[in-house]
Amino acid sequence: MVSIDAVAEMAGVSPTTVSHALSGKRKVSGEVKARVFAAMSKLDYVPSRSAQSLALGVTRTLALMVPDIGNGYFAELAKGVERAAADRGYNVILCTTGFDHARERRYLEMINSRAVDGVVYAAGVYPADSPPTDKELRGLLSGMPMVFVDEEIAGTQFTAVVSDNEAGGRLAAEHLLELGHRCALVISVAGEPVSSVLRTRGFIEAWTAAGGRYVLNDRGDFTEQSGRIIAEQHLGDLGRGDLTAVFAQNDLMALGLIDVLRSRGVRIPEDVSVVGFDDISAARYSYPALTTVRQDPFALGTRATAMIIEALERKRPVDGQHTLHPVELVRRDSTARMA
Amino acid sequence: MVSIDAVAEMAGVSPTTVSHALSGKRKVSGEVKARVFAAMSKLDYVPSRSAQSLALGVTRTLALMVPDIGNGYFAELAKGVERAAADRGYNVILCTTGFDHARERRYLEMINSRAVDGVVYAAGVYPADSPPTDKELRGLLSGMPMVFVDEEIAGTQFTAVVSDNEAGGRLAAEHLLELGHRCALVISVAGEPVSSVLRTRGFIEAWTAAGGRYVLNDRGDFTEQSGRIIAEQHLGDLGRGDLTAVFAQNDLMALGLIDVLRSRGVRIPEDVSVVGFDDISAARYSYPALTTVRQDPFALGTRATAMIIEALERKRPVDGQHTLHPVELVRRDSTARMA
DNA sequence: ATGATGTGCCAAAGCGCTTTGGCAACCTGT
DNA sequence: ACAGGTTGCCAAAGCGCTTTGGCACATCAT
Repeated sequence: MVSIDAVAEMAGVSPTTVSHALSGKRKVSGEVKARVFAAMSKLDYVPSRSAQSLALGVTRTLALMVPDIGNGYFAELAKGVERAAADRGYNVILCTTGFDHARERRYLEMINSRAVDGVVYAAGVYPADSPPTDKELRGLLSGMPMVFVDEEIAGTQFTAVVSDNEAGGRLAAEHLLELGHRCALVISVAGEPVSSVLRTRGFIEAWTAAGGRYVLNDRGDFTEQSGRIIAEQHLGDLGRGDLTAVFAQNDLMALGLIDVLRSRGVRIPEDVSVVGFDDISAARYSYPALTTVRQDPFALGTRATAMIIEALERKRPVDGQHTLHPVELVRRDSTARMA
Repeated sequence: MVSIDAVAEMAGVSPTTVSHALSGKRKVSGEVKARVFAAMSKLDYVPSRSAQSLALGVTRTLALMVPDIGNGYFAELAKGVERAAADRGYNVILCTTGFDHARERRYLEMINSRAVDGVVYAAGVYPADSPPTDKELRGLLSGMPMVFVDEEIAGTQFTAVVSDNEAGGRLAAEHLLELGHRCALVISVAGEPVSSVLRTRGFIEAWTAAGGRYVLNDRGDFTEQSGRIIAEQHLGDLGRGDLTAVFAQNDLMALGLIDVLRSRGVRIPEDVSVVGFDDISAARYSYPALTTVRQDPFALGTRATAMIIEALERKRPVDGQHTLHPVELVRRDSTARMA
């Protein structure tokens, strides 16, 4: 453990001077500076981060809360967060909750111990359970700067960086309309997470404006399994009569649904067209390759991180602002013109 | 910022007593303890992690180095690391290098600043470049405990937790032999990373022992793109004559290869059988669904993390040991019996 | 020569915690 | 009643850094 005192001694100066030489906050003569740097490199000196944090009251570290880093979408988001943080000299502590309130609580405690300067919170959508409310979170975080990313909590006053979900729903509707479909199954998500509500709204507004009819199944939960279950529930209708299109609000549900449908002899896209949401990597490789609304989780991550660091460095709160990121339709092979 | 002194004052005791009440390292009478806890909860006191780290000389934090968290394989590995760490009260700092020596260097400096107690190092395989050597790493890390996970560096003395790559190669060979194939294209990776060398060795030993012939292409780099390029290079042979099987040393290369082959009219698996390695999520959804050798990156992550934390808590070095994790063959639709 | 201005270094305090020797006050058994 | 043990609290030092007031000395204009 080589400390600043050791360097100071070897260079024949005071620790103060070593600190100044390193930080540049006060002038140190060239000759002394040279001696100091020589000593530092001879001793392989690297300042202790804990000591610095304590003295400065700042850790240059962020917490990233995600439900599941194994999920490619969140992994990509994490990549964006890490990149943006590293570019600014910040570290990021990976906090995965697995939708487990106990684990989430433990991380919030860690955050309150001021191990981090701020938090990037990707709440995700709790499958069964409901997420913490805005008020709870505020209480638990006691003033720690935070931004939501990807999913916001209904009615939150925290800053949020999210995709333009409503536009995404609209894009899906317009695409299917253009292909001649007139009756669609819309798979939304239980518990009314903001993202799902907006996707549904965007889709339905565009759809009904064009005279389309729809069936709404709101029992999804963003897992592949729920896509499978919903496929079973609608096996009787899909592809028979005029129910020829599906808007699944994420790719996993779309993939699960397609798998079940195909195994039951429903042809995609000849009998039924399906469009997903997200554009996860499997969407490209799946069969048929999935038409979907692409989000850019990497960009969401970098943006949110840039915002919070910006706020930290200017010592002002991050609260209030909402930024929407554009989404885009990716046409692949799971949708086709009506026969 | 509510400090231990504030709690002490409110409870009418010394900070020492508060510390003891919290840690239990010395006895505190029930009555006093009650007062202390009352004060703590009234003030929402959480001890400062920086101060604790400085005083204890320990951060209860690990660094996880991975080339790319956006890669599903490493994401799953990270999930394992995070889980194992969280279960033991450790945090993990996510360090992604993107195979960029400059970024890697910056993280090593962070590590040397004792912001972490140890490091879990998933070196990955540098596409063009070569990884740091064992000696370099040792120099750069100046004694910081570390374990390799997933990929080790040739000749390293560091502890490593890796898949049984040789057995994996053997499994692939046995599967293809069983299906009647006798001539295979083996796609290994440039730069001779340990994992690739072992997969090749395992495959070839089992293959030639059974009288099989093979073509070795060692220009892969574990990217989908390299799979595409290699497919082009062998278009003339694959599926013509007796070259009917491919062993790609990861799924991404297999997927790229299959995509090119199919677009050129080569049928999978009728004309050519291909087996991959890893079992990434896309392998399940791809068309045809990919036969592959499954690794368990989550388990690698938890194992490596458990080992390093174990060593940290017992204050003894982690060096030396090598643990091999089993792999398993997953039969899907990209392989078939020879016509 | 003289005060005014810089220049460049250092001493000391402080960040919030843990650790440990010490010390009253209270039990024992005899 | 008294030596010897406990029990339970506190004071003070220390972890390794940053910050800031102070101070000696050099430089300048007058």
